[in-house]
Amino acid sequence: MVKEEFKLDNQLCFRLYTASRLLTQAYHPLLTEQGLTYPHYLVLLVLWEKDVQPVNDIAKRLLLETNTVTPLLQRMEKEGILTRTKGKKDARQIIVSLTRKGKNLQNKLSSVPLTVGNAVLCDSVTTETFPELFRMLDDMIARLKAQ
Amino acid sequence: MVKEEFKLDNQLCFRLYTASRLLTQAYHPLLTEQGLTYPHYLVLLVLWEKDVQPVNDIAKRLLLETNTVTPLLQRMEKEGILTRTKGKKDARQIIVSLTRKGKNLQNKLSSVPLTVGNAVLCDSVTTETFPELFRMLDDMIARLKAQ
DNA sequence: TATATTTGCATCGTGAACGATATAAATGTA
DNA sequence: TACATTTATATCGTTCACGATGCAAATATA
Repeated sequence: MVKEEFKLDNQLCFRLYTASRLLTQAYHPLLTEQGLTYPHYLVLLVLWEKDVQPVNDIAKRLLLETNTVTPLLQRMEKEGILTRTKGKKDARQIIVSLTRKGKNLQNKLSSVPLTVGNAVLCDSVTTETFPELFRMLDDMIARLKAQ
Repeated sequence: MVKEEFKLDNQLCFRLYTASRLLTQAYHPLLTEQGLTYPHYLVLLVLWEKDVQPVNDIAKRLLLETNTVTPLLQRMEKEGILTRTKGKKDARQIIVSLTRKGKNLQNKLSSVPLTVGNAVLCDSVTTETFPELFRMLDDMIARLKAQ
């Protein structure tokens, strides 16, 4: 018999990994329709909140490294979703801005949050328990970031 | 002002995605020490529980497709962690078994669960709240699987 | 002002994830 | 028994993640 701490059913990380994958998969058909991937969508969320940002700010907001974000932004630029221009006051920076297409995607994706939101609702995850789940995940993330 | 449902801070999926990535990163130094990746570790958890399984059973247990698991198992075979042999009663199956090295890794990794466990403990995620968090994630996963 | 250090971004290599597709073995059905 | 369908695994192409490394611009320090 394997030790308790090695049982798959006792692993928090496997649950997070699986929940993340399956929830991302729930986005997939809705995003593919517009030629987007889930990481594209995350970048859009960041830029819809605040357009015109250097690469580094986007990376920090998403807790990703620039070596992940740079190629992602390059692909999105090729798709005509955003532009990348050299920073004026700091020539090292690349400033990312949404194109009209990138801005318009917000309308085309207007049904996504509710559709995906409904896909996760179940006995123990409801609008009432959302804040509690959020708090747990936020606490964990803050703790893991600090390491 | 962007709509509430599009704010990054209101996204469950981004939290799960981030928590999963950061927690996986917490495993990284401990696993690298033994030449393993996190998906390797998941396969080991499955095989330590029940050695000698077809590819498909491992994939189902991890909720992954065989086109993810097959290359993973091939790499692990090359590392000498497991063997892949043709099934006897069903020639389509590939039966996966741990080598001595694969079995021994359990001892070499004995400190991993506690170390990582401690890395996530925080105000709202404790041994007391673990069952609740597990229930929420399990419910969500079951719901998403059913779609 | 020289030089060292830091910062911002990019490139490269590797290993997942996963959709699409292929192939052979097993099973179901006419 | 023929043929269609299903099942188990594999291959391929694309897009992340991410460690390692490189490079130029900005900043700190001698």
